[in-house]
Amino acid sequence: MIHTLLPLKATFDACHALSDDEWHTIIVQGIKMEQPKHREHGDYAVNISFLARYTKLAPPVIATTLLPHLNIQGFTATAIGGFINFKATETSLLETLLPTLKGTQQAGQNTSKQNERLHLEFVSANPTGPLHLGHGRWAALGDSLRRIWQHNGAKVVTEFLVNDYGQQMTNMANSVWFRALEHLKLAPFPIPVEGEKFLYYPGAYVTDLALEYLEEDHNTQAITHIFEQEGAKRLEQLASKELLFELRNISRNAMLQLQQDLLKRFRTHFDIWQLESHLHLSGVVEKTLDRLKSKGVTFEEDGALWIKSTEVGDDKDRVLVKSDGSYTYLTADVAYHDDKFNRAEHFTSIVNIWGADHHGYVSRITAAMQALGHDPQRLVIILGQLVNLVVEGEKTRMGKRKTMLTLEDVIEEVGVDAARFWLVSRSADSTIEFDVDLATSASDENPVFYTQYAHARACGILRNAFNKIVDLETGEESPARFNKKDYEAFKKGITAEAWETLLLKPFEGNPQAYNKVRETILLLVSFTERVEDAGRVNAPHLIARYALDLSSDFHSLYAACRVLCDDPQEALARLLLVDVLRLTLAQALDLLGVTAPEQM
RNA sequence: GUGCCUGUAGCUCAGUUGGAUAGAGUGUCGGCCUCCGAAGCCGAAGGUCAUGCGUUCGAGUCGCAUCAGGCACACCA
Repeated sequence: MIHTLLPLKATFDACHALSDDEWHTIIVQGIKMEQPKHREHGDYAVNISFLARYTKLAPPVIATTLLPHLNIQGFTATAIGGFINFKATETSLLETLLPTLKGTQQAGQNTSKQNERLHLEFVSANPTGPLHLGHGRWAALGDSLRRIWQHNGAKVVTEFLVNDYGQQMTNMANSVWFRALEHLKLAPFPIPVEGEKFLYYPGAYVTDLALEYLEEDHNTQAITHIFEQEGAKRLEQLASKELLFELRNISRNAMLQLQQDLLKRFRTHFDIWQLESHLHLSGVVEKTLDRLKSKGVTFEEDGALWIKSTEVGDDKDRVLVKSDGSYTYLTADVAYHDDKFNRAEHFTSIVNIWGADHHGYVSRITAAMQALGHDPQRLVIILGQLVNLVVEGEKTRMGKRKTMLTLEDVIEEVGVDAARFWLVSRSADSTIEFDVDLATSASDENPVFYTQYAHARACGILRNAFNKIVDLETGEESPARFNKKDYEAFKKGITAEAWETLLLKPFEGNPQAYNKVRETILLLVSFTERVEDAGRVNAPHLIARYALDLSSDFHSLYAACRVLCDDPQEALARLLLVDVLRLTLAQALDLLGVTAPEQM
């Protein structure tokens, strides 16, 4: 389109004063192909009103002047007002569906990201308890992005950082210790502590861990022994260092296993499970710290080591090493990101999905990466808003020590398909409010069934075409309409022209049906573009929307027009359309990690 | 107080880089099973796009202000 317009400067008298470069810039920046909201305006449209400033002509005049010069293969163009509308020929539309139909290419597959190597980190929960619904949102979002990017030709590595190093793991171990004491009737849970603020995890899974630990007799004896020896000391010292270390590892392993199993069940794939403790033990953290020091971006104050993050856009300088010599969480995270930047794959983008509660963190990490000499453009942070729970009409924030709705509970209640579809069908920018009392509505009224039903329906039609027909009242059998081999042969040999004749010509006297069929074809054709968009703007919800739109078109078409009609050739042509639709719908659902059942 | 996100139909939410008449599901009301699954289809009602000003030929979309809600502002992780 742009290419066609570039030589047309001479068409307008007022434009002679412009240089070719100026004209070029105007056209390139001004011309945008868009899809009109109303189909009577064509399949695609270009608004040329912006040329009025340069040509000193009214937009409709410009449009009609340009029109004769626009001969674009596969399209017919018309000028209305300030718009030039393009209508694709049916043959060209059907042509683009052939690769999907014939199985030479997956629906929507494209190369828009073929030069990208993407690293995606998401979920990254603490191994101190089960995953909750909020984690589920990141899992659904991240995993869908992985699928979409891959469909766009990118190489993607997904990674989960296991935060198994900090204070929260000690709290976890202590919690198990307390539960063990409670079970042995040595102390109540929680143990009241004077003047000490002590965090502990109250969940039943902690008790389970303690009980499991106590099943070994020598463990029971050890705990009893330690308690008797050191019972009078301060609370944190109750459990000996060795025991705490052991309980930490046991808890970490058990919780990690729990999370891994659940994420697998949630069809969320991670290539790498990175232990934070490993970053410390292997010296990665120290190495990054040394590099920061050598870059001269650190300074000492009040006995702590700081990074001058304000010099690269942060609003405060941050502590890296506390005055007691231990590292802050930031230090470990900076090291982790530094490590990701340094990996052999040399990722084009390093993407993180964070909850909105971490947004204050963006400038710090970005600043640190810049200080380390990395291109901050390569770091992409997707901030997702949180999931709030509504319990008995009141909002509560979800958190480990507050009201919790585990992802497992939700899956049990509504199933993986409904949960994933529901979580991923709204934009990451909007806060989700989940009414626990209406949890079933996330199930019964879930639009995922609407779209799954469309898929099952399409499969049903294909089944009917190849199966014997049994009269339910008389029990009489008549032979199947088609046999599979003939259909496959027909499919293999079909051309866009022949398909168009059989599919659309019969509807020429019936504009309503004709438009329904055409609409459906057009939507099928636009799938690739939608997959590209969803990948470009990191928005899987566009795919969810698409699946619903396509389902709606199909249900409507189904009601208006019988696929297995009397004319066998026409029926075959319609079956082909149903086939493409089935494949496209299944692909859309797969990009969201949702199954496409053949019957329901 | 400062920063980020949000405010669109009764409810839950779409609306990609500004474009032609504002979109869907759900709910409400009214129709449709003598042919491929009614988990469906067809139709109706329902809107000051939070409010005001601005930029533009053109604003739900961009800017500023106000109001309302969410989140964050540690030598915690």
